[in-house]
Amino acid sequence: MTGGSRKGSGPPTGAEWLWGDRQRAPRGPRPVLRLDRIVAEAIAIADEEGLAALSMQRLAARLGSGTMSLYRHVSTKDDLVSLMLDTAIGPPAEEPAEPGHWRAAIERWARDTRDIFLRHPWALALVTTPRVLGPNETAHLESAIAAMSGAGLSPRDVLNSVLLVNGYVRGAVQPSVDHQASSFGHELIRRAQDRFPHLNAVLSHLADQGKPVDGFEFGLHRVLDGIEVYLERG
Amino acid sequence: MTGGSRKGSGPPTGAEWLWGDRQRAPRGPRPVLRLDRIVAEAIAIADEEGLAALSMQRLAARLGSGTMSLYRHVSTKDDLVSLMLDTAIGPPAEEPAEPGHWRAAIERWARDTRDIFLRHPWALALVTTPRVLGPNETAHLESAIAAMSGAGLSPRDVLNSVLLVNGYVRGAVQPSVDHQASSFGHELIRRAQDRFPHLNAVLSHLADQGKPVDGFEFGLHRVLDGIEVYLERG
DNA sequence: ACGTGTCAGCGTATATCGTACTCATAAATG
DNA sequence: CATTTATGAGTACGATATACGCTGACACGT
Repeated sequence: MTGGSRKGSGPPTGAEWLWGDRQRAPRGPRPVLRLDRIVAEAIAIADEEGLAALSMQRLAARLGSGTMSLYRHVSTKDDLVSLMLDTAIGPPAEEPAEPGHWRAAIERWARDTRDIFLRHPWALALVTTPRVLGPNETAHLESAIAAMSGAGLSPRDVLNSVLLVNGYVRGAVQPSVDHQASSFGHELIRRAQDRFPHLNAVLSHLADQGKPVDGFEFGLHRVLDGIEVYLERG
Repeated sequence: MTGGSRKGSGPPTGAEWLWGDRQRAPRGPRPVLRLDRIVAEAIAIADEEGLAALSMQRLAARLGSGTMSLYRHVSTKDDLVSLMLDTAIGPPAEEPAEPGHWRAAIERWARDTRDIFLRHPWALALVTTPRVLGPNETAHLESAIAAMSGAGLSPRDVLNSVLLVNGYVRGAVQPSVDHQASSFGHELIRRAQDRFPHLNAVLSHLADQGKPVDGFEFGLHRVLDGIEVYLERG
């Protein structure tokens, strides 16, 4: 019973690391494997080949260590994934958040959020499942609420508006829309011309003009217009 | 070379089944295991215990057949999941889609879409990844475009608006917002009072009044208001 | 009615996965 | 220097998806 019970002293749950409860090792050798490196390399794998390609063995091989050594730092793979998500989100932009410019502020916030998901496509699927929020994700939410608090909304409507923008961004971030549209557009036009007439009409129109569709900006402006109208009505 | 090459004659890809290219078996025993049953039971498992709990062996056990028998009907597990998604979406509501009532039509469409994701929570994570669209999903999209075509928008803006509403619905469908908010709200209020002041203020306000927050309807109305404003401006 | 070709279902095998357990090692403390 | 103690690696196990090949049942052409 001398060996590695590790139950009483220091369970390596990533949540504690995330929320800053980490402290330096009092004894023992200096760790060669640090949690930062593990998470960074895991993110690199997921970015390059998708989350499905991330296995503990591949990660360990890339880090030049044994597979089980990873479990000294994360309690489980899900734990690692949580860490990856919060790390990928990163700290918010730290704007001064001037009051009276809520629209510009939330607009920037929306684009920043979109950029995160474009940089790390695997993160999108993760945030759609219920989970414990990490500090960075919470800070991200905080900055959105701070931005919206500049307008004169009630607390409930502040939250609703943030959830609206947040929801829109999450839903609208897809691989660029034109690519998506043309990719299944070709398929459709060929084989189901009469089955989906409206869809076909729209896609044909878009195929004529070469310009790509920037659905994100359009939708964002509509969303913010909607909030603005709501503000004006009181 | 007499046995089961099965390469030339009939590969059991689910896409063909989805798009109606299926035909009756010309020879051989009548299949005991039908694709409908497989997909239906797989959906049942995913509904009850989540998509992660769906394994080919459990599915086969539930169907009372051998594991490998499933591979006579689906080429791979991903194939099965695609079938599950399109089946869960199901055929659209088949409304007459009267022109001039675009707002009511798209509103109903949005709620129908939300209901699908509430019925099958696992479907939400699936639609966020790039994939080949099934016929039901395409028909669903078609009906949205049909609804939006009633307003006087350009083809590009019709698509943009549909993507806006679709994006919003996808992003906003979460386990009921109040539950989510209170669940991490307690956590936050306790341990990070000063770190997230705006967030805390909003959550405290909401905690005082007992009413749950219906973020979905609020956001939906804002989105449609935004589109309406855009229409009025020409 | 009868053979015969074809295909559904199954058993076995394999590679890969996450992770529990154990142990030798090396560093930091006394 | 001796003791403590976390660390990293090795081994092992159960679960996973799925490739391969067999067996037997059914439908068709005769």
